[in-house]
Amino acid sequence: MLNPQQQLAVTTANKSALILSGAGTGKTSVLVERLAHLLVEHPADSIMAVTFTNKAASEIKSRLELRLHDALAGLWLGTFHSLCYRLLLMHLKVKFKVITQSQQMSLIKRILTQDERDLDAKKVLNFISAKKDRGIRAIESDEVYEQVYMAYQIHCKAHLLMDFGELMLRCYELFREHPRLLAHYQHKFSYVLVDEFQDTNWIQYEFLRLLTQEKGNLFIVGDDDQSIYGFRGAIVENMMTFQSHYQQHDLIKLEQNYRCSQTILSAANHLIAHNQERLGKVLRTDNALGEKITIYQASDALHEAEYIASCISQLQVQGHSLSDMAILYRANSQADVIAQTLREAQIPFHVARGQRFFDRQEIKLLLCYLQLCLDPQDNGAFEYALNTPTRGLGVVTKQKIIDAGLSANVSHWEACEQLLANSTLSSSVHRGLTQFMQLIRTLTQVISALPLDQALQTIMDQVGLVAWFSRHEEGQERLEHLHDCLEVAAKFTPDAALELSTPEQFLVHACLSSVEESGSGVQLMTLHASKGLEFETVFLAGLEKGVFPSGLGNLQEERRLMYVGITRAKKRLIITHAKQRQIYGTSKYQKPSLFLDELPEQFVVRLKEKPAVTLRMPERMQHYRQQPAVVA
DNA sequence: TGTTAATAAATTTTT
DNA sequence: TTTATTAACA
Repeated sequence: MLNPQQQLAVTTANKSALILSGAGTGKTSVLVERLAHLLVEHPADSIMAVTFTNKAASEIKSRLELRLHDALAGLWLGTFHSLCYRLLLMHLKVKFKVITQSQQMSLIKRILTQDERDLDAKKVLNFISAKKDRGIRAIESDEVYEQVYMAYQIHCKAHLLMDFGELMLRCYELFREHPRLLAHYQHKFSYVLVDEFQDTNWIQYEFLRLLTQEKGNLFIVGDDDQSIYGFRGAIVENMMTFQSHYQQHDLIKLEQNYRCSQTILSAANHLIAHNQERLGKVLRTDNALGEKITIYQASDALHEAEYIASCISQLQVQGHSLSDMAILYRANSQADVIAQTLREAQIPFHVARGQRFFDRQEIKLLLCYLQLCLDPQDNGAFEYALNTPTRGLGVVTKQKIIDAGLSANVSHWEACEQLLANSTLSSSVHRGLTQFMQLIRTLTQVISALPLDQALQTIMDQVGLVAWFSRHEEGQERLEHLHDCLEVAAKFTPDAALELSTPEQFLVHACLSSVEESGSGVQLMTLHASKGLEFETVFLAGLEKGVFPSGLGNLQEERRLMYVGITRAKKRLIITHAKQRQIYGTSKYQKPSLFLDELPEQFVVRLKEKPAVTLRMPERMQHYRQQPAVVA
């Protein structure tokens, strides 16, 4: 089953290893097999396996369960953040709350208005996250960003809030400041395995180093050529640094690719060879040579989209499944034209947008009400829910509550109790506020005895979310999301080992994980979102200078992104670019991407748009269907 | 309170 | 150009 390199990676007796695993070389299998191998001789709770996504963690878990049944109880398997959360829950004696990036953003906005600072909240957030990712605390300074960082941190501390960066940083500090605790974990864990190591940032690597520096028991899997999150603080160089820090390590290269055709693979190899400072590997495959890669030049973005649509309908006629095709692009903005064209051509598709499930308005609102029931003192949830659905408590009232809470140094909830008692409010506001607070009190009572999903259903009913979201056209979709949320809640199984109620655990879960929103039809997504996926046919759109590579950012990383894109394709790769494209309203002449010159000419067919076809859209699609030979 | 008009911004985003 | 956020208005 496993090839010799994979076998070596699975069974090596060396506790430290760097598994350099290219795209489609079976790295997940190696991780699963390695874990299974270790679990035969070692107790599960002496092994830690870290991933970046919940998806990866659950895939490993389910594959491991299939193989071993229940021998993995006690295994420390999860994302960096969920493992840190677990550690902090065990060792910090305070009951803190995890906040998502959007909650963090609202908090920063509030602090900025409070302190009357005219700064871009987004930049502040990036500043704070970047600092935390490098283990740096706020300091006294004349610099405004530092001051906001400080103010933000004071607020978080007072309200026991932890953002994602804080989870890592606190864990790191916990280890640094408590040598005996650190020693305990250094002793406890015999094996630490990390997936997608090329994506680790400064603090994640330092965390791992602290944990494994005594035994040198760090086993990492990764691919420097697929490092595409540098802009978020990921440090590819951690892979090189690892090699000098863990000198006894094995270096095992997984270069046997099981996914791509020879043609696609050699294009990928050819392209990535243009990067310097690589650890170095060349993928090979026993797969067939396969079809040549098409590079199509369209006159503009619309024709580019139409070409893609025509290829798709042609492939569909030939019996290829739409869900086995993907259209990848550099930026989400490129999706609109393509989506519109596919719609007109009546080709089913699904656009994977950036927005995460638990970040949707409707889900946030529902969870805010749940949060308020568990803890009415939660100011963030209070503000969010206060006037949605509208109950006559607008910005003025909200500000009054915030000010009152601030001056009396109490929560918004308590401030409201005081305001109502003092009866300084207009009768309508008084009524609305009383109603709101009574609603929360009643809900708290009612849902306490209910299972999670019924509790959420009750909140939806009592708050009147169905009516609220039905006002607008897109309301139906929102209601579906709420329904999905109830389903997720129904399936949610709390960890009995944690001293938290089920709803509390669910709220943390909502912060630290995501829900897969699958759709049928052709998959449209950014290149970043495609990492880890594979499709029989892949379209790479917009291969133009300034679009891809973007021109900003680092060229090597852009090239790695291209490498990721190419290696998503199993059998067919179609690359498109347009001579002319609308960018911010004005039409610009576009030069082809330099990546197009970095592909091996013998595996490429270059096509140019045929002279204009002057038909309207439906006839044009018909025309494409009747005229095969567009796919080379 | 919810509508419109003006203004500004505009990659990629696993947690 | 499109989209989002904000300010003024009805």
